[in-house]
Amino acid sequence: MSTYNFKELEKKWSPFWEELNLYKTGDDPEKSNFYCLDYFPYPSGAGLSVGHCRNYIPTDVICRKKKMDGHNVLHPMGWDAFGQPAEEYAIKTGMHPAEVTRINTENYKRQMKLFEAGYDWSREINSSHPDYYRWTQYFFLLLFDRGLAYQSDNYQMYCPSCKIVLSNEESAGGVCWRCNGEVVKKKLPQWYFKITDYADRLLDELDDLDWPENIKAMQRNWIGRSHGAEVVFSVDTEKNGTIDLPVYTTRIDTIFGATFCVLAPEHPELLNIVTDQYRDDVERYIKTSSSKTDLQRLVASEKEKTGIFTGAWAVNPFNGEKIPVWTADYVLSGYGTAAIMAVPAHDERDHAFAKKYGLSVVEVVAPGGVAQGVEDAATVADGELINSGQFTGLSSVDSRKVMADYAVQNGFGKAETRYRIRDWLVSRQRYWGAPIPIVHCDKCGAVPDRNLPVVLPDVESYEPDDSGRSPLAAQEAWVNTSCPRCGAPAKRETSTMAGFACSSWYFLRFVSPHFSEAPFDPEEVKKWLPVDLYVGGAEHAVMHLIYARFWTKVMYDAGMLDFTEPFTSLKNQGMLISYDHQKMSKSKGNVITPDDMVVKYGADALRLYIVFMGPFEAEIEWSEEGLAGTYRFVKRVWNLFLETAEPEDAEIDEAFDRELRYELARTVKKVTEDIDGFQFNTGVAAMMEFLNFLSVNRGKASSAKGTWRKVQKDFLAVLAPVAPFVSEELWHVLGFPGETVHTEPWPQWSSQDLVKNSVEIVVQIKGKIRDRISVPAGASKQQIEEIALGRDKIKEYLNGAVPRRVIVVPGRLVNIIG
RNA sequence: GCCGGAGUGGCGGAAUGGCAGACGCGACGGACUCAAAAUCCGUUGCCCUUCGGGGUGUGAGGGUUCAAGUCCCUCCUCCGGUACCA
Repeated sequence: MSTYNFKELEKKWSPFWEELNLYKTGDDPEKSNFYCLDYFPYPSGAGLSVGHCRNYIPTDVICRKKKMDGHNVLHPMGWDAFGQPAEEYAIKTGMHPAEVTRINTENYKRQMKLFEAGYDWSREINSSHPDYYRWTQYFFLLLFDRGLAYQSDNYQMYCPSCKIVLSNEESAGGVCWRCNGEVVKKKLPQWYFKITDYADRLLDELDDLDWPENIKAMQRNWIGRSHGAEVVFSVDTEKNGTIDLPVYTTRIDTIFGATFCVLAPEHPELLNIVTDQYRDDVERYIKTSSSKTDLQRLVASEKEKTGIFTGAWAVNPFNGEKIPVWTADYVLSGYGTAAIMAVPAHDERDHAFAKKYGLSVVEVVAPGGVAQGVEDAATVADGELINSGQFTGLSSVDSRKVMADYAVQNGFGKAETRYRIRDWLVSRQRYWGAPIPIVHCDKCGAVPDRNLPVVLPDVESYEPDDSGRSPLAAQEAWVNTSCPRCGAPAKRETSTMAGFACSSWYFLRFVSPHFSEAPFDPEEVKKWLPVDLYVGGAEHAVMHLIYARFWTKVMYDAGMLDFTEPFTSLKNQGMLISYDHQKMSKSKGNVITPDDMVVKYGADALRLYIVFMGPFEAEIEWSEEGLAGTYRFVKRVWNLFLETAEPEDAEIDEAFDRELRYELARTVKKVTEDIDGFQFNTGVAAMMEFLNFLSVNRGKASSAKGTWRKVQKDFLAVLAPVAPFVSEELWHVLGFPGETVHTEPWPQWSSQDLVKNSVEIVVQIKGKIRDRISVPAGASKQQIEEIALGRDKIKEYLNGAVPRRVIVVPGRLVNIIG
């Protein structure tokens, strides 16, 4: 009997499967289609760690099983290849980013093959290739043509350390998503996609998706729809007449408690309403707050809010009262109207501000009809309106509608829905991205260049400068062109698109990666999309996943697709923590690579361990001892199967044969359900349990010869998706039919085999286990009760007492209540 | 603060309201060996035990139920996200 040698098996079967085209996408019209997709990886120079395996191995297992189940499977892989690290490397070394990318993608591919992730490499795509990005540019123009792409020179989030502008999503929390550094505001002309037009649909259509709740919650949070009202306060100014000051509020019911107004320091009317007496102070305040980053502002004002009176007074349209107008940086410029009515009695922030500056507090909502007193703290709860003129006595909830209607009737306000989400800033002043296909013409303005692709030219220097100019701006021969509309001399747009544009449609490209007439072949899209199963980490909840949903809806509106959601079912793998209890990272030097582990334990053991270590979604700490455990399992399978390969002829032991069939059926059922349900850990545990059973009973193999052989066959088949090498080798050694186990039909279990003659159940007295009895499988409740009460042990415990009640759960237990 | 998720042996973790701790790791004991590794067999929640067994136990406290890790209420801790969004 030969010893288990994973290196030999890997050397033998990997090329065999490649020769066989095992991973080629199926196209049998009789079969149903299954599209499984991994997140589009950015090929980093660091290569893959075992952490990445928690993404790629489970999807590979699912796909192998789906194939054996009789599906056509599409499981492609490609590269989100535009992006900063390659560019940074290029800046440092002068090597072309395309070359950097080529080296990195080859390494990724090599590593994926190490653990035998079965991708259809004939469909490999690369977002930095002109054949791909011409279609990214095409979608830019689709958005442009539909009025969903526009230029604006507002304040942007800018990361000084990455020297790059960021979208709102990429700078959540005031820090750069890539380097975690603090972002600053910078005024630069940029291109935006109007994702806010789709806010309602992005929010409402989340409900039916089979996605993790936390991801859906994050998106809902991010979109942040709020229903409220806009109310116009008016200000008589010294020199500029009467200025209307609309404020946004979700609590119009508290408007009789508004005792002052606050404008953001960036409010466009601020300098028009300020009185001469306060002008210097206000200008100084604006300067101070604009010198702070958002993060600094937040941290500072959490301790203590600051602000300054403008000298102006605004009229509350509901009661005609004049209230002072202040400016303070706790009011944000980017949300609502950048102006608020402050109700210190019923808003904590306004309360803190009013207390600091001695502004008055008027209580107008009484929860449960009882005024709570608002000197020390604001009352946020709803209740009955007091001190509110004609609205006094209404409930605060009802009055929101009533008072908004009143404002409409009197022409000073309206109901209004606002969103937290902002438009998607998509342009980057960087070299390594898809050029935005726009030409700027003095006469015609921004004109689409439909002669795609607009090819990224070669440059000498990849370095962006601090002025926010793209390296492309220096390429005069490229920049200077003629206007596609009027032919006059014109200049190309020199920004490129953020990488998230490329990944917003890549899932469509995979169905027809070489199609040259359009971004995708509509027939193939009909066959495969939407994606049945999408797997990746949770970090893209409000970036990639929201952008891709947005583009899909735009394509739907343009009549290109007949579905509105790209990813039917989404799963997030848990993080893998290194042995030092920290995230794996190159800088910490704690990265464990699949390369090392495959050399030491083989691909099968690594694959088994990755899915066995714990629940798929859970964060788990790496343990090489654990991997050694699955290695032992593979070896035990190897040894046992070879040892019992050809049992001698012997008399059949009916009882054992039956038991063996039962254990087989139980295992096949469990593994089938667990793989389908993404419960790989318990599925592997079931195989281990079964192996333990077989191992204990190996001596009886010959007394159940036929069944034993069926056990071997089915066991190898259900093991194959997780441990493809050892199962393939044993499949052939044991002489099972077919070219490869991986195209064999998935084993079925017989429910007949799961029926037992007798079952052991426990007998409890008042919930405590006192005895175990064996009863016929079909026994009635009454029969079971009789058997239980007839037991000596039970009689002893009852000591002649007549049970008050006996609960019988067939197949489980008897509970006697004394 | 708000939203989402989770608290079970020494560790990773299992348990349609029905025998808590499957499976694996680690540890301990034994076999094999000159020895070690590998392998195999056994033990392994905690406490008590006359070795038959008995008690106790799933973050804390209540509740529902014949029966609760699982359902309900209150609270605590941890992880992830988000945070002057008016």
